[in-house]
Amino acid sequence: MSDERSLNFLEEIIEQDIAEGNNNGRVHTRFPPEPNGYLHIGHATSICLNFGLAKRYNGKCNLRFDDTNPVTEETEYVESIKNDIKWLGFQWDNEFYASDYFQKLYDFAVELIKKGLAYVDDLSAEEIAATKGSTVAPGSDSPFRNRSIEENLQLFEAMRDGKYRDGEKTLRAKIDMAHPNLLMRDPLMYRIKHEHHHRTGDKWCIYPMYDYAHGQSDSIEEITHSICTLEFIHHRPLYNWFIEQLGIFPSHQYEFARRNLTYTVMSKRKLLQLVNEQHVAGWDDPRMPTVSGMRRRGYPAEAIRQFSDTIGIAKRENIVDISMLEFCVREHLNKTTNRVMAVLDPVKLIITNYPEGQEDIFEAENNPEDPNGGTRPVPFSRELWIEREDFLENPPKKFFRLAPGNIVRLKSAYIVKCEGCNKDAHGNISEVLCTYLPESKSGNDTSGLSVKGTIHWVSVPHARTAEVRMYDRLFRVEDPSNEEGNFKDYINPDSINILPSVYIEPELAKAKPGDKVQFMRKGYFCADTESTAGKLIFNRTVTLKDAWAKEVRKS
RNA sequence: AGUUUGAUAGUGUAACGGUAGCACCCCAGACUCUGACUCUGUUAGUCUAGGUUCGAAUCCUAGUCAAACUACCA
Repeated sequence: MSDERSLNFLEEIIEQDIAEGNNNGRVHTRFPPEPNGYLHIGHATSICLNFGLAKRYNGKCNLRFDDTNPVTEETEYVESIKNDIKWLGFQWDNEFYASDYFQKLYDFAVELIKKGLAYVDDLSAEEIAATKGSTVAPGSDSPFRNRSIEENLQLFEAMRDGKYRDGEKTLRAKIDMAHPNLLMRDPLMYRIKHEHHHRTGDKWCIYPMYDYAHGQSDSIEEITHSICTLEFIHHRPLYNWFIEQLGIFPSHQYEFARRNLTYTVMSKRKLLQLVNEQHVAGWDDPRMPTVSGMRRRGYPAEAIRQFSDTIGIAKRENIVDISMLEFCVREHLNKTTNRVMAVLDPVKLIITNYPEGQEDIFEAENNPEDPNGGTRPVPFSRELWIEREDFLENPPKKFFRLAPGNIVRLKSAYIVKCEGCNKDAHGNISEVLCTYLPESKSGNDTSGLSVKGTIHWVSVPHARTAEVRMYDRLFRVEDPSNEEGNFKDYINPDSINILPSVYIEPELAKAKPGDKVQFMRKGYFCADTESTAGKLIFNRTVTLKDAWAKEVRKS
């Protein structure tokens, strides 16, 4: 509450509530996922919002699974959701399930029937849709709308006791079939589903609808601020109606605009398609905007929290530039990861005046951003792997790397002067030739030379290998859902590029799954979950900014 | 069509009747044993038209545009 940042609209509402003494100054939010899929970046920002608000105002935040549809929900999802929330750095105050309240909800429904505010309807789904009316025309009353309270009570009990087949009857709220808000035209409260529920088993064959279950669940938990996305705004009158008719704790619903991201899709349905049709390797594919995908890719939880904070919260439609997220990822990784050397596209460099069989061991700084980061040994020899793109026979202006006659610093080692190159039978460069300056030894440089370029390298005889998966954005257009045709037509064919065997410095061979490093001058990488001591695999989390690439693109 | 919500640099978000600011991106430069990081600077905005006011992004009126709603999903 003391920071300088201005308040977002939800914080303003909460601070006003506190100032007016509403709810005795208590703040209680909740995160209500349906356990029917994996969490994505949109959920992550919602988690940051709900848990963040609770923390900011010394309140509480419940985790409540909205498990009112047994057909799609599974325990597997419950576990993955809990795992993701914890990984993001949050701990819920209570773990609840809407299914905890099935009996209570049933009792509430009986109460509404007794008040003449709910009735059992025999109409089919099609008939209900047909009598619903439209945005410009009122609906019409069901012929069963005026059954007696006694009959409704009896029928509802029979529904619960399994006397009817799926879809044969429903319980509806008795509101107004001519209401301008379609959701208020006698909405369904209960439907019959003879389905096994992941928590209540076969105890129930009637299940409450979202609109009936959600608000009452909030109320039972005495949630003060029930925060959801904009599409629920039309549901608010109904949310309030149930609470008012029942005379229970008045939770209030507030809506914000979901945050969209460029170059990806966010709907569960679309993500499911990507997985099922194998456009990606699974829910945790590092290209997926899922929490598990981002984790596997190497995005730090701190970066996701910072991102959520940075983009703010409002009620207008938006599409946030992915570069904002990538900035947060780089910013955090820059401070925390060790620098290592890996050569992705190798060409051999031979130091002609360095004796064969000799080697140096350099102590290389792990992280210039961290004074306590320490050093690691890096072996050096006569033959090194360097990046093919770091040598050009005919360089353009302002090329500070290797070219005949140029000098460069080999990172943490010596300054070398390029003397030329050898080519194979096809005219391809096979070897770059250099001489080194012994007096330019890193940390002990008496050469007096200043070099414009520094390149990374890996000693040939000491090199180890690893598979590297170069990931890029999943789609080639900013907003695939808004393009003509199917969103899948816009998948980026180069979203993954596997380099089966790149050269890495020996220290890196110790990397364990989940370890994050910076491949110097190449980007941030994370050891994949499938990585083993026998077969190392690194995922590219995000590239470094590359001013030279930009320069080249311009000309 | 109706209802609801919204509209501020390319993107996201502030300014709550009194100097339109911040971050990302872009561009230019400095620094650099990462063409990274860091630092400096620059470009660029109130949907339109009226009105109220000494003064309007903010209040009022009308319009324009966008999104959501018409599931026995949540």
